[in-house]
Amino acid sequence: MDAPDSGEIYFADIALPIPIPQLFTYRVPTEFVELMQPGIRVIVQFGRQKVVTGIVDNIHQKAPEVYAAKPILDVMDGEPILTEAQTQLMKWMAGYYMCTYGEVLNAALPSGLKLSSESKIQLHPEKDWNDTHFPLDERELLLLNTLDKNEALTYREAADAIGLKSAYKYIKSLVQKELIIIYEEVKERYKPKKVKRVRLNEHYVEKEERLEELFERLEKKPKQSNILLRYLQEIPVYQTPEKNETGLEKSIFANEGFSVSSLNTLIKNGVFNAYEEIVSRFGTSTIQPSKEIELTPTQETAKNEILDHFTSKPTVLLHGITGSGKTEVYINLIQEGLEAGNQILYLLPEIALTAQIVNRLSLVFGDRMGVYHSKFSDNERVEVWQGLLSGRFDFIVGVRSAIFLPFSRLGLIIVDESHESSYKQFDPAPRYHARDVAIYLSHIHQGKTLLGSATPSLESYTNALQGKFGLVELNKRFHEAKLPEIEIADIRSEKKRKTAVGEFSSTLIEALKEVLEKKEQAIIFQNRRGFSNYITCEDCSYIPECPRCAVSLTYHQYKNQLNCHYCGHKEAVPLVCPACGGTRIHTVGIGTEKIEEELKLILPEARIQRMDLETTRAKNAYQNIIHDFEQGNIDILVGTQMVSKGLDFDRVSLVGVFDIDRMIHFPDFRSLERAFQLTTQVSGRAGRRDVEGKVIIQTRDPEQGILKLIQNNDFLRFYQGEMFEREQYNYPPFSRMINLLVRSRDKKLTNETARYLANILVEDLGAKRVLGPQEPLINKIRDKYLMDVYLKIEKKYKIEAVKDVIKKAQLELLKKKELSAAEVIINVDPY
DNA sequence: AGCACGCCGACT
DNA sequence: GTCGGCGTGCTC
Repeated sequence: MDAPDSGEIYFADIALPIPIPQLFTYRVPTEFVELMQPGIRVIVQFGRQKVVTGIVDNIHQKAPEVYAAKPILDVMDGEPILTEAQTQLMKWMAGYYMCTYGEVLNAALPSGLKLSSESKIQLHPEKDWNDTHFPLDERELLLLNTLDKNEALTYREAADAIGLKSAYKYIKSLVQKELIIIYEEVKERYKPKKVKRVRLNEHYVEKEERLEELFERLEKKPKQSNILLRYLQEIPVYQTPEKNETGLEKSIFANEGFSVSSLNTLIKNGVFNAYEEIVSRFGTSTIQPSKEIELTPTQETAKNEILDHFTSKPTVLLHGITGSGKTEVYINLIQEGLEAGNQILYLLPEIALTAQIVNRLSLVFGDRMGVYHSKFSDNERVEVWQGLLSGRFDFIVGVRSAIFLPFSRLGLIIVDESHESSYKQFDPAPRYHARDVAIYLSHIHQGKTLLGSATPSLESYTNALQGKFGLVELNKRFHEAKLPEIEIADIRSEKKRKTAVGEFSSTLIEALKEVLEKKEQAIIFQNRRGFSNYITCEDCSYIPECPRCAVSLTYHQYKNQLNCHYCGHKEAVPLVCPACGGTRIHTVGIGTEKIEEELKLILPEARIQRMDLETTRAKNAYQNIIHDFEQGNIDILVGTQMVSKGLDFDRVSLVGVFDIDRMIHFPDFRSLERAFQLTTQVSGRAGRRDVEGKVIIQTRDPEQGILKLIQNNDFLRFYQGEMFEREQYNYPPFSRMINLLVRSRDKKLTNETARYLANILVEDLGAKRVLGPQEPLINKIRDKYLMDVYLKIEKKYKIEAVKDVIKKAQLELLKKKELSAAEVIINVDPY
């Protein structure tokens, strides 16, 4: 901001990362006036105690009328950490997804860039509680004694110290008696990584005889002179004095067995200077970025078609069958984009951020590529954020939240596997879909978006057919590889004829045996969406349920435990039935664990590995399994969704799919779309260049129409059939949906609120646009009852008007005191 | 979201 | 009485 006129008072509207709709106005102390600009972080006091980081939104001179603005306490940045484009994007998101700007901000900033304070108490520095004239009760004394020993305590620790749930009352009383004070400890979360280095004191570099003299002095101290020699070996200060500036990493000496204390003595005596250097957590790779990637003629054509569409359309859908080599096309486009001086963002779904693709890309792009992913630590994320601002990275590979990064000239966004549902965030707000946000983000930057998929969502494909997106088809597999042959195994009749073993059809078993004989590999895919294995009592059919959620508990064999996947509740497996006292308790349902176990019995010689949420929880577990599989240390990989995408292994010749029926009959209008996508994706894992692939899908009903379409890989027929259904019932893409979820502790209140809400909406929108209220499949989570209202809005209807109606309905609900306790959670495009 | 404050039921 | 649970209102 320009130099201010003296005497003028400035105010700044600050956005805080909390779910409050409005901005807050703070006074700008004179010393900060010149530093103020939109997008920088400031520290402010919020509420009575808390100190938080906020972002400056705008600066003005309108003094607030009804309250006295608090001053900004400190300014954290010299340069904005948020660009104008980011602010624009976030405000659009808040409006589109009907949440607050603070909620978007909270999702956007890596927590390393946020800062908040924790209240702590300590003894009053100027008072001695031992000779106070105030009477003190037992707990007050206990608290003061604890503080004597501990310096400072958080509220939580204070409560623990006196054995109560809350120490607030006593803290307040002691503050009043001026025996303790409350203060705020502020933690800045981002810590740059530092490396300790040493360099030879310039004194010895200047004149050679000084160094000789030094060696003479150290003659009787071989440990020290050895260190000196080792240093000079690496950095011959007379040949290359400039190298002494950067010196050597201190840890080298310890690693090579030199005495650390001798080195410290040398530092103490001024022979070496020690200093710290801030280094990147990503290191500097030594990979030489490889040059051009050869495209096949088919890929080349596809690339040119994409570029051609981009001249007239901002968004292009690349529909390429599995194994057609979409990645090569992407890489080529990225290279060209970077050469033109643009920044590029490559989005991947959460589960598919495989080491494989990231490795592949880093081989091509090396140091200029930043990776942004939830498994990365906060510090690493902050470095990507700042690396983008500083220009160190111009290519980012990341998951959905990477759309929040501070791009300044984003030329292209690639949304890989763009049909994937993990691009949609469900909880908490903002409930955004990264594919849709990416399109808007490109619009802000005047850049392009490329959506890629082997099984595009019906929405995207419709947009493409209607000419809103450019459409490019890539329907030849790479290296002449053939699409795998898909076989349907009838598990129901096999069970009847007793040819099945457990859940395995003989068809699948025979195929697996063949794979083992040929020393090839197999993947077995088990979908568990919506259901999983549980235990039940054979005598009374009792099924243990979660005490807080309306779901049965999932059985986990490896810990012999029952877990709730919704609230995290855990309990031990009962030995006797809690309902009837019977002891015949057994497991039901097939999960990955059970499949793994059965498989071990059927094929004892096979090396089997399970890959699901449990086995990949650790940071590198996922990569390790993939690596083992790649190296051929595993014959059969059994897994959930995770195994279905992005993995390309040359020796996989068989894919088995379990329980497709559950997928097909899942009560959701998208169940067929999901089933088609998922099976197509897993099938794509089978068969590469030299290996013919086969897919076996086990079903109880081989006559289901969708199976034929899957078998023939007939996306177009599937699309047409499904579109017909959607049109009948006016589902997306023929309409847009907004979900309103009512939630409260009280079932009656939840129902009544949902009813009331639905009535208001029906009045304004008409009954045919309002579905429900209805109980969701799981009607209670964490002791809160749930009720759904869906809005189905035909495409031509103004969605903004609908959002206004919802806002109006919310206000009316708030006015109705007896219903205001229920929450309403809004989810725009809830899929 | 947090947090303070106030009201109400369950007991050391 | 005292503690904890929870509903309510407010934050520049």
